[in-house]
Amino acid sequence: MKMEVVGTGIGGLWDNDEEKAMVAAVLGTRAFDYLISSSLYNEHLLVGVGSNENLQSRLSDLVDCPNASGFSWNYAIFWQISRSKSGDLVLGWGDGCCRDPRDAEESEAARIINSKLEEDGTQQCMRKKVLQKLHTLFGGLEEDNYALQLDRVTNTELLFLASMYFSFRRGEGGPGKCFASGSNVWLTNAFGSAYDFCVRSSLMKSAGMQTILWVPTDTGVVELGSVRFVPESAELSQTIRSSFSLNFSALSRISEGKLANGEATPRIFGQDLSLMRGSSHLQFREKLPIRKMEERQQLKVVHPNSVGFAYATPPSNGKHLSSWDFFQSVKQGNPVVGPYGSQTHVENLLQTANGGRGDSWVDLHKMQKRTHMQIDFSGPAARPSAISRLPVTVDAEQSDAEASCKEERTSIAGDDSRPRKRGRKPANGREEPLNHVEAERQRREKLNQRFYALRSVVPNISKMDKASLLGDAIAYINELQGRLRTMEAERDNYVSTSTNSGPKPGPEVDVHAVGNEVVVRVSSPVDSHPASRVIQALRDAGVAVAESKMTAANDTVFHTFVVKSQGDELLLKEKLIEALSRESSSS
Amino acid sequence: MKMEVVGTGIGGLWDNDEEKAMVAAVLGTRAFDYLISSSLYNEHLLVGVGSNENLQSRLSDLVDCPNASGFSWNYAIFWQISRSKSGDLVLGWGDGCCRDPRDAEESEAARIINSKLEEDGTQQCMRKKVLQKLHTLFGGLEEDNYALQLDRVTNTELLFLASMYFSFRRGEGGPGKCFASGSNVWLTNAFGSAYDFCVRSSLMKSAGMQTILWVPTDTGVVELGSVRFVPESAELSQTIRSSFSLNFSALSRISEGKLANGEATPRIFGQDLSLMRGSSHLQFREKLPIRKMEERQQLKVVHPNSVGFAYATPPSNGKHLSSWDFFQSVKQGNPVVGPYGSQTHVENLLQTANGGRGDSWVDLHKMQKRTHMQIDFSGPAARPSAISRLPVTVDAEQSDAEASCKEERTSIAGDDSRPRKRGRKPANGREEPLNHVEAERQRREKLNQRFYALRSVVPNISKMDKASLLGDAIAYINELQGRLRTMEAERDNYVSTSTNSGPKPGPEVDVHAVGNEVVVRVSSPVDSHPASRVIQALRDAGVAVAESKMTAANDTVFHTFVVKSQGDELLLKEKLIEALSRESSSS
DNA sequence: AGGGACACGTGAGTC
DNA sequence: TGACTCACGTGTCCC
Repeated sequence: MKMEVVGTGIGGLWDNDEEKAMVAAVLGTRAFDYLISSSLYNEHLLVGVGSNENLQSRLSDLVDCPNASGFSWNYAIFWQISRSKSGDLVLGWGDGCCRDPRDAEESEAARIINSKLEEDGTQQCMRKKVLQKLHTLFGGLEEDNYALQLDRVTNTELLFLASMYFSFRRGEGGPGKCFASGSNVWLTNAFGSAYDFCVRSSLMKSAGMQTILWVPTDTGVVELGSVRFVPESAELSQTIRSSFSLNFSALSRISEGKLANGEATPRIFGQDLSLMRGSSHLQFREKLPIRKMEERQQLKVVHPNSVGFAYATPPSNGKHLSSWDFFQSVKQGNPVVGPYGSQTHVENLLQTANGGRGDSWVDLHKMQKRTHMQIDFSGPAARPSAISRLPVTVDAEQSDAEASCKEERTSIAGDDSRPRKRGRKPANGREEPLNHVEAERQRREKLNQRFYALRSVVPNISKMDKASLLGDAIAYINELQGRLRTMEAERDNYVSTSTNSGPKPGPEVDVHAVGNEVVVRVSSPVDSHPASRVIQALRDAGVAVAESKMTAANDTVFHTFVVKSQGDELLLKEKLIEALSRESSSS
Repeated sequence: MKMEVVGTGIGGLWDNDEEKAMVAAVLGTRAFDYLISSSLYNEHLLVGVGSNENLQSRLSDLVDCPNASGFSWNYAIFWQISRSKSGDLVLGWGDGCCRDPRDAEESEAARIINSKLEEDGTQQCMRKKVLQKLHTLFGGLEEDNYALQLDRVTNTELLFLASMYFSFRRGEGGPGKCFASGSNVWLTNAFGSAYDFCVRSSLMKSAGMQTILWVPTDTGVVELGSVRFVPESAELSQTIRSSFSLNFSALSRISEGKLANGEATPRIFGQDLSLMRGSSHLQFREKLPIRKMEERQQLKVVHPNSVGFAYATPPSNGKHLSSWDFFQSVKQGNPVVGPYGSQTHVENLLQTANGGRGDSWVDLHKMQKRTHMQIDFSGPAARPSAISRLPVTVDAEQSDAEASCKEERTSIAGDDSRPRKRGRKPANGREEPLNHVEAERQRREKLNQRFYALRSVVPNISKMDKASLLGDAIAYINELQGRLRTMEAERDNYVSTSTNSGPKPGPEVDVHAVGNEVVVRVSSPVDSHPASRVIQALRDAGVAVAESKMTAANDTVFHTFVVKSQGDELLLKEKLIEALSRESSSS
């Protein structure tokens, strides 16, 4: 089970369920579920890293430079396509840019919500903690954690910063759907019926986004968001599409190229670390316009996963390290392994008591309700002997989330660089029975993570229990299979009846010999005729066709209609053109 | 959880895992899996029962009456479409007919396999036992069990008889795929690459079927099988299709009609018992041509589920009955409940010690290997106190399957009709702790059944453990979702570009004013032009078109091509017709 | 030997 | 209150 730890994605890397609950609360359950599940299956992703100045500037333009009517987007993200090892295309964070809405922009309601929520210190605290947790989980370096460099995280920034950790396969989420369909997606009133469209809907809603636009390009998807209502404009989409297409030269090189150390390349959440190690990272840090406390204007970010620690592909003599130590040291701002190439044996890391309570996702939901009532002291420190844990009722003067958040804060505030603790776990007591218990715990945890992930991909869960979930999943799979087959059948029918191959749907042909001539007569439904628009337009214009000719060149058929004019032929022309354009736009 | 017992389909109604293993071994794992899972989701099926003499005779013809070249099918099944309560269409057993292959028919290889396997008494024994189990599970009456009336069950008969218990939703199995696609499916060399096509492949293979043909009709699907290689013939398919379509008057009546006692109607595996109770059943039993021991010629069967006992929809004062008693009495040839309308409280039935060992499907597979080595005495009788069971190694002189089969046989051989035991279970000892244990057992069992079912709908299971299964399921769902979205997008693109709505792909229009005339000129690719065939044909014929006119009626466009003939205009006509037909057949 | 996977009984929480 | 779900530690089997 060489890659088993990687195989559980980020699911196994949690200190406890409160932490999970907090992340879920801040990101929204769906987004959280998605992160968990996608981290499971978007592994081994080769990311084309080529950071492109041009790209950044074009994104900035969309956000910074208002157009003629004073409008500019609140954030812009480029989701860059790349190919995973398994051959799937995955859209990952490419580049981005965001700014907080100006007062004038936001609707009254949105502003009230924002201000109310943002006043809450707990919320701010949680956001930072969550962003940091994500940053850590997905392998970021401590000094790259933008969240910590902000005094506060606004809703827009939360959406933006959290988005960095998402990636989408074909059809997944807004970007994935957009890219799969190949067409623009313009989401206004994003939180009515279309609320399900993207997993980050909840974040978008919180950020007050009224309009989201996804535009597919040849190398990815541009996502734009605004707190304003922006009416759909094919023109604008087209401009964006063309301005972002065919401009990346670095991408193809990287996604085509084979890595020398292919298999053993350390990855974090699938991101190839070796690719980020070099110029990209530095370049990125140089150009990153970190927003200062005062001038909160705008935030531009390229790659989030700018290297942290390496894991997976454990060597046989890997160092052992408890996950508690691990997180502890990371929290203190030190990457666990020094040189980028070195690898840590993390299998045992997770097999030691990591304090993962291992509650189910049901419990996770409960936890959110319970969080102000009880604290489960089953944290890593309290868990070494791991016999039985009692939930302890506290005064609820402050929530546990806030508590741990404060603790967090202080440990960050003190700029610490004392040597991290390393080495074996203290081998508490007998090892064999405890090991078994622990292994079993881990097995259950893994299973629960899978259940959790499953829950996130199956819609319409009838009941919250595992059996029902499985049942729903099975039913859903059957439904999908059926739909797929139906569609395939439909498509096959459609293709076989309506393509050039095979007889045309309508046309009938008959041949007569009349005198010394042979007359061939073709009749076809007007609908499918190439000249149908013209025919309809001529009818609409109520003109008489004097003559209609048809000639065939090599591979083109020309129809010529000559219309006699009784008066002003230029007027007639205009009339016809108008009728034609009406035809083409209305149909 | 009123319907929970029904909710577990037939999954909960097993004596022990050896029984399951045996059924799986006889039917093939896939078929078994499918039965388990489909019984979960094909519930509440309203079956149109109208048994049709005409149908039976037409099926018989296909099997009994050799055509000019001496060929006839080895079996014919009509899968009848009906609508489940939830609105899904389901293909269930409608009618059928089969005969064993004549010696001359079967290939040498197939005959060797058959004779070798059929010599084995154990196999025969297992087959009967399995068929009887299925018959019981799906609610058949004892006296309707055809298997018991045969001296031996041949491979063909096994396929045929087992098929009775299958039903297919859109896209499921051979019939479901055929019906969903709306086109004939002709499977020759059915067990090479196309082996996966139907869940009953294994049975078909065992029966030596070289060719399977599915033909969709308007009310279902005709399935035909032959041990011979039958080359594909569109003609034959067409004959069958038309001969089986539009001939059922009873069906629509039944599937439309509402039942008076709708909700409370007892069903077995979804089959409405009240519908089978009356004429259908009698009629069926009268006309059933049971094959005698000597004259093994042919076997015709209409509805398998001809009423047995009623369960589900438990009334609050229902009688309690242990499942052991239950199976015991059924085995002795007595239906559990007398009057059809009466209902049995089966919730408790399954909560009492039923001896369901509750191993997972993994263990089930192991069991198959282990079966000659060990016997698990965890059967119902041995389980009352249920503390711990040890597998006991035996001499393996005979397998447990064979053993239980023999036991079975004797209990059947004695023509028994002594009054069945009824009433409460002897309330063994304390109830509360045991109840809890039992409930938990059942919960696990249910979960495992779900896992088992899940396994049967997810292809490409990487590893056999639960976590991997879940992972694969999630990946599979994502894949399906992606594919579906891709196809939808494709279809949308296709529709929007190739249908009347939206601009035509090729045509370009321009308008000029010339003198006092306005000329409209349309150019379009010849490929998509309705007259392309004619244009091409005229080119091929190398003739000069003297005149081509186009007129548009209401919704039809006429093209008229006048070709001048230099000599024999009839010859020219023939030439053109020939060119036209070549065009249409080649393209 | 030793880790992985599983079923089991049990205590506990929830509605 | 009972019906039900869950997590846990344990014993066992198999690689």
